[in-house]
Amino acid sequence: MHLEFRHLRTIRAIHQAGGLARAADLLNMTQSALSHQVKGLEDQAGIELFVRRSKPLKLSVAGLRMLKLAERILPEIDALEDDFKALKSGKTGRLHIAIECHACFDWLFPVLELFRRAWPEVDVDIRAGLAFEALPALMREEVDLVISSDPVKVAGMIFNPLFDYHPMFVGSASNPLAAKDVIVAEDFRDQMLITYPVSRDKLDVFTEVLTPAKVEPRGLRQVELTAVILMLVGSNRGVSVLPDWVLRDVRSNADYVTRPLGPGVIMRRLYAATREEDAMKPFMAHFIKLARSEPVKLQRG
Amino acid sequence: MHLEFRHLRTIRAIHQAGGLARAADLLNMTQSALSHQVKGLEDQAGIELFVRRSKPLKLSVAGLRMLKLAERILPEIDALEDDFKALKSGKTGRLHIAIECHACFDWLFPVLELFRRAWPEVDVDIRAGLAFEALPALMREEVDLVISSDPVKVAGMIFNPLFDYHPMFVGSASNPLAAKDVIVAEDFRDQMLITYPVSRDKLDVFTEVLTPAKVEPRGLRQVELTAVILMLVGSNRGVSVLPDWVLRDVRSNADYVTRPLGPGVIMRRLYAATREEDAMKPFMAHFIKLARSEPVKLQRG
DNA sequence: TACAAATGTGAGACAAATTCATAATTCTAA
DNA sequence: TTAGAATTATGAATTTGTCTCACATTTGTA
Repeated sequence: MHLEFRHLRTIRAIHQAGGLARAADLLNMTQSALSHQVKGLEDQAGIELFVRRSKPLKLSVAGLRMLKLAERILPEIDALEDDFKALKSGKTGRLHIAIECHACFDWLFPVLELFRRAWPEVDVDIRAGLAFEALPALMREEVDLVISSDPVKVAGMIFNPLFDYHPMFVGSASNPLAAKDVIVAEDFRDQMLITYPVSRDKLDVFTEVLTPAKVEPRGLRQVELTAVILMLVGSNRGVSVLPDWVLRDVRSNADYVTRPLGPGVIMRRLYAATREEDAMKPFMAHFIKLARSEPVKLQRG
Repeated sequence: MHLEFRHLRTIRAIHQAGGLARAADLLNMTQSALSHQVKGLEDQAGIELFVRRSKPLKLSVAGLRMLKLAERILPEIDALEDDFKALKSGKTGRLHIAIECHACFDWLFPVLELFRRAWPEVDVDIRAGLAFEALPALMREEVDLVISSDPVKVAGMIFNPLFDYHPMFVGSASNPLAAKDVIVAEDFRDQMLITYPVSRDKLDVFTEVLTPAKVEPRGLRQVELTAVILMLVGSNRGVSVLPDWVLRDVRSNADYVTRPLGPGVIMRRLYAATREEDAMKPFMAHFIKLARSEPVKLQRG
């Protein structure tokens, strides 16, 4: 059966208008065209859709069944078009975020929570799983925004700066390093270093401190959760380097010491990478604005 | 936006097959045709439905929205076709009944109840309102079956005999006519006659007794409900003539007397009129079978 | 970089839907 | 009952749109 939307519209129009001729007007076509169409449809369906004994054409049982379908389906088409309009105007869309920095969960959640309230129609998600190759995923539209601290010049991609942070040393108060004011590469030589389970070029300790100084720590341990890292550090099972915003709560805790890395001041900048086309979408701009201001507020308390 | 079912099928196939070329196979068309179609669809929608940066073509956000629609709508089309097949094979359908004889409610309800259980898919209804012109309504497919006791030879219409019945006189036990064994036309001259509110040619008392004898009763009263007629008769406010099956309960009631009409035995036959095309439909045949046997059983108790 | 795999494009063939003109019904009211 | 109005049906010509074929272009991969 070769059904088309045209046929559903026809059925509905004939029912509404109470006849074929009037329906033709509704649909902006000639009465003849409708007559042909109805005939063709009935031939296809192999069943009479109309009662022809009476003069203003009337729906048969089968026709009524089809009318029901039409009345269920046609509004859905209109809804689709509305959705597309909303998509085009940027009122709605998708914001799937990939994070390269594991610790970003901490400020991202509150930001997303705020965002969700302002843009309930936007489909938000965080994809931690494919943290490895986030930028290609962004290009393929598998995600829509990547949080990264390594801006790359790629055509079609924009890196919007968010905020700066300091990678900070954190250790147990009973650790000998607690005596120092600034921690340098050499200090790690005798330490067990705890990091997130990602490659070295994604870890500030290595890119900013250890790799340039060609220093290798005594041992390495990879742990997924920030809370667990802090627990291990607290019981002096190792030391770690974490962004300052993560250490907000730890600073006022006597079990821990936090120290800047040295010798010079080390500062890093986070970026939100988006596709060029998306960058000007209203909801995207709003998200970036929130991601700029909210984490700073959080850090202040 | 000029959406067609074809497009929904395409979207679904491309998603399933994970690419345009494979989808073309699924749909039995060339890859080229699909490419043209997708381009046309995107032009119409004014929005990208696919991500083209990656090579096996992939759905975009808008495309996913459309996929959802496709997955909701396409099964409904299949369901429609199934329904049409069932309609054609007569498993389902409509059985709207018009009754010319008012008292037929009494046996029709139990029959319909039985029928409904056997053919739950058939849409049943009784139309009492248009009792006047039932046969034309049957021709126009406004109803599908007419209960009548006046068979007429009309092309395209079949009168299936159901069962015979006797119109019976019913009066109060305190009515003088209770003394007679058989009631004849003359006996009505002094009586208030209670009938259903329909024309005389649809009432057995008139067609079979009074009109041939040119007798007019003392008075006439039209009442809609059988129970009310019996109530009035019971309190001797009038007499009536009803089919024997209606008087089943009354016979054993000392307040009433029931008598045959005379002088000869008067017998009438009920028919179920259907359109020729419908007569052989399984559910129709079944209904007629029930309407033949069940009322007889009911009458026996 | 070269080769394979996938998608895009243009022209012509073909099918299907529409229109125009007109015929054939059915309805309605005198 | 019948004329005239209203409604639907039909045939031929035209238009519209979709498909295929052949080839170009792009993207992925070893």
